[in-house]
Amino acid sequence: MDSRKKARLTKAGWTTGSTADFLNLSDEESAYIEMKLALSRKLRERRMANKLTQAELADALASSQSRVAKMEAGDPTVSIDLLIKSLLVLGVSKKELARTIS
Amino acid sequence: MDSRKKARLTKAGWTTGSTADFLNLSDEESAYIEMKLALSRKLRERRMANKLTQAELADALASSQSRVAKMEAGDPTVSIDLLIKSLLVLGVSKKELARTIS
DNA sequence: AGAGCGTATGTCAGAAATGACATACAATCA
DNA sequence: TGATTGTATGTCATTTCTGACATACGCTCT
Repeated sequence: MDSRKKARLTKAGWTTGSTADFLNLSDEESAYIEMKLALSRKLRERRMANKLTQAELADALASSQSRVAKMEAGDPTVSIDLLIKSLLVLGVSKKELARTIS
Repeated sequence: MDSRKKARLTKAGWTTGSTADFLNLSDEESAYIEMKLALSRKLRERRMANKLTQAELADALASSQSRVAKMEAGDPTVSIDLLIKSLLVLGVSKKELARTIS
């Protein structure tokens, strides 16, 4: 598995075609990573729409600027839990979350 | 916040009306808990549809029977990450996950 | 009654995620 | 140029989650 390393490689732009194929990710692993990245993008989108800096959002979340940066970067050390909690604080509804991940 | 205690109380059936109201949960907290419980129910539903025992599912997940039981019980120590990963292993699609949480 | 099966619950050592900090990078000013 | 602002990235101590184990509960048999 070693999905951490895989994610790092993926992030580093080490593929031209399908990352899933190249890294031999299972369907479940692919789906999981796709969901996480979709949530990451949504977070950045929402933060910017609200005209917040990462530091300001971090305050609202009782977190830190560096963690917000990692959330938006899809860092492997960030859980879906944290992404969801953050999006909820930003006022995203369950319905919109659902739309985001599907 | 102390959402652990709140979740335990909720589980213990300590309300007749709205649990959110009674426990002074914020909208975000309510939404988060609702999503978790929806995923819990879906997990049990899928496991049973596949005619698996908790122990058998635990094997498929490289987890343990007790953790599966906790997942299905909506235990506060279970993350949404774990629920999602488990559902994906059970063959649930992103689309169905989305439908579940919304 | 006792045996077997599936599930629930408490505990805990080890693993993973988190906030915080330092620091580097990039862009935009004056 | 240097200063400021926002973001990225690495590290680390603490917190939280996880699998494993023990054990209890409920049910269905014989």
